[in-house]
Amino acid sequence: MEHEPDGSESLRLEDLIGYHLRRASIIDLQGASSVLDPLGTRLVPLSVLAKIIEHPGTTSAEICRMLGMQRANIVSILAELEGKSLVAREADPLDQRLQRLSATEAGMKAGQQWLSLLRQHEERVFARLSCAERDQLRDLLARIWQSDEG
Amino acid sequence: MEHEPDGSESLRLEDLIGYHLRRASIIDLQGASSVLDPLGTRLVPLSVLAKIIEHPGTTSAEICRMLGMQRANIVSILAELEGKSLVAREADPLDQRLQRLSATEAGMKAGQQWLSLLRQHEERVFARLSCAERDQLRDLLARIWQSDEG
DNA sequence: TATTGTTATACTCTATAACTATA
DNA sequence: TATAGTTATAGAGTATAACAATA
Repeated sequence: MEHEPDGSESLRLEDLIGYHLRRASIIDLQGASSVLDPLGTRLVPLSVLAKIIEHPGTTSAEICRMLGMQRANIVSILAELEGKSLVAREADPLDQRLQRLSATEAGMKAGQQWLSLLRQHEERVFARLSCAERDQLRDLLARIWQSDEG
Repeated sequence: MEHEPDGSESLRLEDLIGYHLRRASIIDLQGASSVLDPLGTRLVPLSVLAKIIEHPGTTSAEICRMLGMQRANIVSILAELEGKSLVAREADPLDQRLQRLSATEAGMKAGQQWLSLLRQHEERVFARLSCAERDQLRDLLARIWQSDEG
């Protein structure tokens, strides 16, 4: 934290971490979108698909808790993934409220391909950072949002 | 970068820096919004006002370049700030296309107050990080988006 | 009562395209 | 031609409130 000669706080926009967080996030987001766009997908569907692959048989509500999103907002995403035959839903026989989710063969393939392309995109976005710096950044960021979780 | 035993890349969502960037940014954004909401403002108007205070006599197009936003999107923001008498516009006598912007007394006071509240908000969001870690994070983030600037 | 999936709705932020006036 | 400010519009991603079905 910087201080002015008179002891009052310096109040420039650039001193706020949130400002840099936002701008870096926008850069990354736009690059990711331009990579995923030709494939006809976006970041949120990719994240949902990745979580279904990681956790076969999971439910919509569980994914929302994992990704920190609202239940209302996953509905159209799942409809989209199902419409592309990347994800299948199956009613849970023991709890009729639940729809167990799983990735199809095509879904697993697409998920791996999408993630792989995103990784290539990150190579470009974070080109100025060394591997150690990237690990450090990932760790610092994780501590921010994970400290906010239940 | 982590690798699987067979040499293929590990492809979990959590390995992507962009994932953590996004989630941390959302946490910060939501906290900032809840702080600014009672004051009747938001992050972008605050950023624009801060830049006008920092650069008296600047123009709308210059602020857009500084903040990395589209000219179209600053129009309603400036109208809002002007409507609250926080910002004044004055035609440039030498170039009729330009509107020179300046903060009113009330605008300077509001800008300082808003930034000060945001700083308090950051104390909470980044509470788990030491001062050195916050500086490090700010630096790493700045290098990401500033490497993308002209 | 609580949870799941869903619908409807609204807001913020970003983006693009096209226009007018001026340089 | 290029730039400044503007309008209109669209899209992604959030958020809340309320509902029916089930537990």
